[in-house]
Amino acid sequence: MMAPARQRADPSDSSHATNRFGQKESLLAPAVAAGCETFCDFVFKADLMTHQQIRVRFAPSPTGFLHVGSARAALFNYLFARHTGGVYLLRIEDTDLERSTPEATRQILDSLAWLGLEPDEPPVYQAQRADLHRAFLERLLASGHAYRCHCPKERLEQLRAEARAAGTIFAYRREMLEPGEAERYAAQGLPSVIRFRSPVGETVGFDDMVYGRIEVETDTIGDFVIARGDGSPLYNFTNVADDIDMGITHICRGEDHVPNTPKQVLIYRALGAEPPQFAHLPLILGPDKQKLSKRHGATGVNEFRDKGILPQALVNFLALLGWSPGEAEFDEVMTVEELAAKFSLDQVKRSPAVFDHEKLLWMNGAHIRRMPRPALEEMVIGRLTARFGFPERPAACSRNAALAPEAWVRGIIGLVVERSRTLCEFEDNLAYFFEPPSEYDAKAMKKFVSTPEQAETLRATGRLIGDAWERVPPPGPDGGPDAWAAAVEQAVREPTEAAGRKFGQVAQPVRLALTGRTASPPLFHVIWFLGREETLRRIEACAAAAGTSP
RNA sequence: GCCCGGUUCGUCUAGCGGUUUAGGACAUCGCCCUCUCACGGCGAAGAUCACGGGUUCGAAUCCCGUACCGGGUACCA
Repeated sequence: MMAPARQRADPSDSSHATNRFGQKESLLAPAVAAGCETFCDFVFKADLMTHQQIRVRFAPSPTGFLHVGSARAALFNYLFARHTGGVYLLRIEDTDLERSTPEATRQILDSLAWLGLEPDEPPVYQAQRADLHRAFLERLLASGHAYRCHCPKERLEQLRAEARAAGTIFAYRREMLEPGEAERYAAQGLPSVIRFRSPVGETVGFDDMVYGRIEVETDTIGDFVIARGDGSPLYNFTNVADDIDMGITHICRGEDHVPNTPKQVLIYRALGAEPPQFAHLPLILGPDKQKLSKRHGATGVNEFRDKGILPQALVNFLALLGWSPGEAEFDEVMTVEELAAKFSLDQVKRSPAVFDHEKLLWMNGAHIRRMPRPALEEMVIGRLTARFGFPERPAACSRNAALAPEAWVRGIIGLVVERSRTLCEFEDNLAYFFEPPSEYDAKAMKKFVSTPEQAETLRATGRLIGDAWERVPPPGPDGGPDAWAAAVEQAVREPTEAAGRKFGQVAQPVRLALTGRTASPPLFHVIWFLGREETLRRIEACAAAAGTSP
């Protein structure tokens, strides 16, 4: 019985399988020799006893892209493994052929890689382990822990309705049928499912590392189905079979699995295996306190990537949803390594948490500011290239030609790092460096550039800037434009204040002319990167837009 | 309906029977910095710890009940 069970374990990926199972083989030999009774026994105990190493897994079903809730489950498993020096694995639960797609599997692998949550060993595909499942199923059948049930769906419906009417839970037991009824169905050759025979009148429970002791009456569980009519095994069963086979020691998953757990504990026992430790995670809710779903906006990890969220920020944010280091005061902005160092399952909250998009944005901004500058620049340059056609655009005549494109782009990026909370905001904040403003902020235009006098003031400021440009020496080859900007600013500030006017009164119109907006990085830095010609051109264009001519 | 959970500022949370006038973070508001916007700094406001009973000298912390919220109740995972 053991042999067939092991041969099936042949992940399509034979290169890894050889290595992995070769390793396992040597590990198990002593256990077999020691006379471990069952397959699960020796796998489980051998791994556990010889290694004492924690093995966890993330087990998504590929029915769509990776949801942030699932991503968090993966993350908690990952952090737990890293913290304890354990192993973190990935198992794709694709036994539901109806809903699983290869495309979804690709998406999930992709998102996990992006998040940096790749497993320590090659992923295990549940659909490829049919032999193992069959062998385990046979064992359960042989030992009387499971039986074939030919009861037709209509009959089940009737039973369900009766239970509902009586105000009790519907938990199927073969005794519910009339004497001889089951035999009759069998004799009729009706399709049969395999049901797990759960104990009658007992209490089954487990000590959850987050929720504490959870117990339930086996009579509220009943004899549940573990394999479909076509023989394909179901979640509660495959999950246990694979976790035993993979030597999983701790199961950390969403709270929505709590009701499944007692059933699974029963299966572990029937298979002669010690159940692993369980830890359930509180769910993530939307602002309306309902389970987070598409109608709350972005829920897929891929969507966050598209929105310019950094993986380390999403990881950091997710880690703090339902968990905290338990210190009264601490820096919430952390790297994965820092999170792993502090992580502990017993600091996980029991109540669900609302996903606060605003805080994610703040955290993303914090990570942007902490990123090594060159790496940040590469990411942003990639986006600027895609959106604006850098480095071909802007042409040399539309920017400060004294700077090489590379130096120029890094310069403007530096101007907006502390003003951008997402990668997308970099693009928006930098748009006017690539193309002149297509429109001006209407309110500001009315306030600063609507009368002939104002237009003339703007032109006069332009002349001051143009003159100063001739006189002020440009920054040295490796110096930033700070000194240059300060000097040109002085050239504009002095005459302005001498005339008894506020500097801001002349700065804002120029800002409007150059950027079309009322907010931007320091004005003279913007001017420097725009270049003399482009600056003066935009100032004139704006003055002209006020309806006056020079 | 039934089963299983949960409930501390708007949100994320600290708290594990006395050290609590319940601490921090995001968001909000104010001040400083300042050419604007950010960043940064400082400060304010914001929670009768869901409600009602107990236990105790003492409860946000322990027990019970109620309300509300969530999860589950499949030949899905």
